[in-house]
Amino acid sequence: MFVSVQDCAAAAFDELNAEQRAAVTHRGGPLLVLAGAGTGKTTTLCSRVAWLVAEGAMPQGLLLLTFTRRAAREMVARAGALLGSNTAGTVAGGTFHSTAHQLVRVHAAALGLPPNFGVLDPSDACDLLDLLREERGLAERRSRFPRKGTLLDIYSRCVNAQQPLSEVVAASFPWCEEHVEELVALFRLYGERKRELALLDLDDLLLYWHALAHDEVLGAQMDAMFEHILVDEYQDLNALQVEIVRRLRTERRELTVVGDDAQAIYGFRSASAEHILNFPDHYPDATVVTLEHNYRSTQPILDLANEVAAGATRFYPKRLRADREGGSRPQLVFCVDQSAQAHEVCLRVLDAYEQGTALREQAVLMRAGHHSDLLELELSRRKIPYVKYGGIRYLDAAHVKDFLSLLRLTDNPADQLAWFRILQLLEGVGPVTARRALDTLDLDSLDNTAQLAERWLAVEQLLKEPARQGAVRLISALTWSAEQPTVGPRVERLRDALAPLIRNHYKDGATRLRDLDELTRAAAEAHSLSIFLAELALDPPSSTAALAGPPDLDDDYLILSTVHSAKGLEWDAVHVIAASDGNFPSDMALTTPEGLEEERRLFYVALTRARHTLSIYVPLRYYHQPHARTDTHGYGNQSRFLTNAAEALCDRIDLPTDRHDWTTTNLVTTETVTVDLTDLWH
DNA sequence: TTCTCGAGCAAGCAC
DNA sequence: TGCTCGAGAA
Repeated sequence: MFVSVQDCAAAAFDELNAEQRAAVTHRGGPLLVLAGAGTGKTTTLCSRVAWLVAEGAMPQGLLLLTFTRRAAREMVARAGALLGSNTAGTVAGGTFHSTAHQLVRVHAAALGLPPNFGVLDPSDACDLLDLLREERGLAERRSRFPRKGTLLDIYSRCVNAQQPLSEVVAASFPWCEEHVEELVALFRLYGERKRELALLDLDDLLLYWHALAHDEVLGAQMDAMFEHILVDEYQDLNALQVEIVRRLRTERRELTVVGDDAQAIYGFRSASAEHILNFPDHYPDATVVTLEHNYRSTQPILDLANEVAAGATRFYPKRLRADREGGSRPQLVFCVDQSAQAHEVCLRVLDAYEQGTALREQAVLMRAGHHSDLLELELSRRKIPYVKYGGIRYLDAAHVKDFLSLLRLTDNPADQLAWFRILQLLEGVGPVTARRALDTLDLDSLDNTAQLAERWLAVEQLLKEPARQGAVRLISALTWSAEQPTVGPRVERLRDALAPLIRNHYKDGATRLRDLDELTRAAAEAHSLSIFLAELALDPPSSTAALAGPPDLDDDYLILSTVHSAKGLEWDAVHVIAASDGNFPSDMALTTPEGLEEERRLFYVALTRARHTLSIYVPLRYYHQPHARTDTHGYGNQSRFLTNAAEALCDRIDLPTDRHDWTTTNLVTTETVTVDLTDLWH
């Protein structure tokens, strides 16, 4: 039986509510969809893609820009399902950075870039800045010159917020003001060095895309190429991204942007909610559709969320209404301290589990990754399985960087940064010897890997015996792999050559090697190593588990997540921990009014993740984390976002201050310690 | 010149 | 806590 694209799409559109349908079937100029939390934003955007195609748009003429690549893939797949065909598969979609990467590759020649340019991930960019800082003698301790991480932050903000350095420093890094001139020189040098090394950092990708869009011929070409542009999470765009979109819509007016100013939480990445608030000014012919009908949460939860959102200084007025009836009020749980909080969370999680809510349908959300330290201890003790999102990033681990450096060398043997890192893994080789070896290799005049092997003989003379063996293994693996066409065997050979060095260099070498196995497997599936490496920088896995794919569906585990990582997700039961002032809002954010506003939105995002039950925990006493040896502690107040009005919308629960469980736990610990101590005397 | 160890300090969210 | 830097030993 033949079912037309229009029929399929039409059937799906019947399920949309009136506002959603207005957004989906909008014709003509710019459209702003203000989609409150849980109002079916993704459904609307997917349906719009499907509707546009059903109305005759060419899928390859659609550009869908999302916040993560996963979101892009999901949306394209869903739009395809709506159409009852895979025509939507050809929609161009991805993050700004990955799309920029593709376009810059295509137009590399026009941009004066070599075809095999590499992409620096943020930690590589940090290292390069650190190197230049040292070269210029700015690293001396007394001068209090900013550290490498701060340098990258400053640089990145200039680029992404499109603001001059002096303004950025004055506004966000006032303690660096005495160094502005040195910073200018350093950043100039950074730009030159990246050019020399044929490397682009993430900011460069956007800059080059911006330059392409700005070009009279190429810009017009791109404008014409994308019949329709759709942007998700518009509130998280920075000035540079906003500018790119504007450049791409000088002739054509077909632009759909979706977002929620109340969920703008990426200010630290130079995003600004002002862009979505000012959208109607930038595009005077824009139509605005607001989605307020919430399909996720119960009304009592939304009442609290609405109350918190209403405290903001500037916002599009919105009031979320629940689709479902009933529901219980959020619970505000006051605990004596973080231990009591951990204990209580475990009890409630297990309780819900016994009532039939699977662990994976429950989540613990926190402002900062370390807020769950004690809770993780308690979960392990009780053998409750959990997975934590956010936190230390996998690509920042030293051994992972080592391996990636080695992979980069097969692609580009002239990569000095990679060499510098790899050489120092050899026993008895430090910065000085590594530098000498680099001089001997004279990478600038290197044409191919065969040449490398020749010059390497000279380098070997510089090395002492223990280093030589490992070095020979590395170089033979590199020359061998340069001639291998398939990625899989290449990566495995390189891993094997690196393994003894990793084992030697790190105390926990064996554990670290296991991480490399995952990476080896993932790389083996890629068509090209350079694309794999670039994509890794553009879409970094948050853990080795992420590389290995989603865990078994049978596995049931509790989700622990930072609020940032929880954006866009939802659970039956949500536990927001550490809702005390100083933690949430974070006291670091309180130096500016905008900082406080962003914390409020973050809190709002946390609350709106819950479907059925929401518990907010306020530990009243907390120990100062950094100097845990002394038992100094402070008394926390409840988060300032939990105003009287907000509190009135919750059920307040005060846990007893002299908890029986708490004292018992303490006694057990004391006994163990005593036993250990007695053993010590023998 | 490299390696090890202790002190000092900053600290978060992430494409 | 965990990273980075400086001091001092090998």
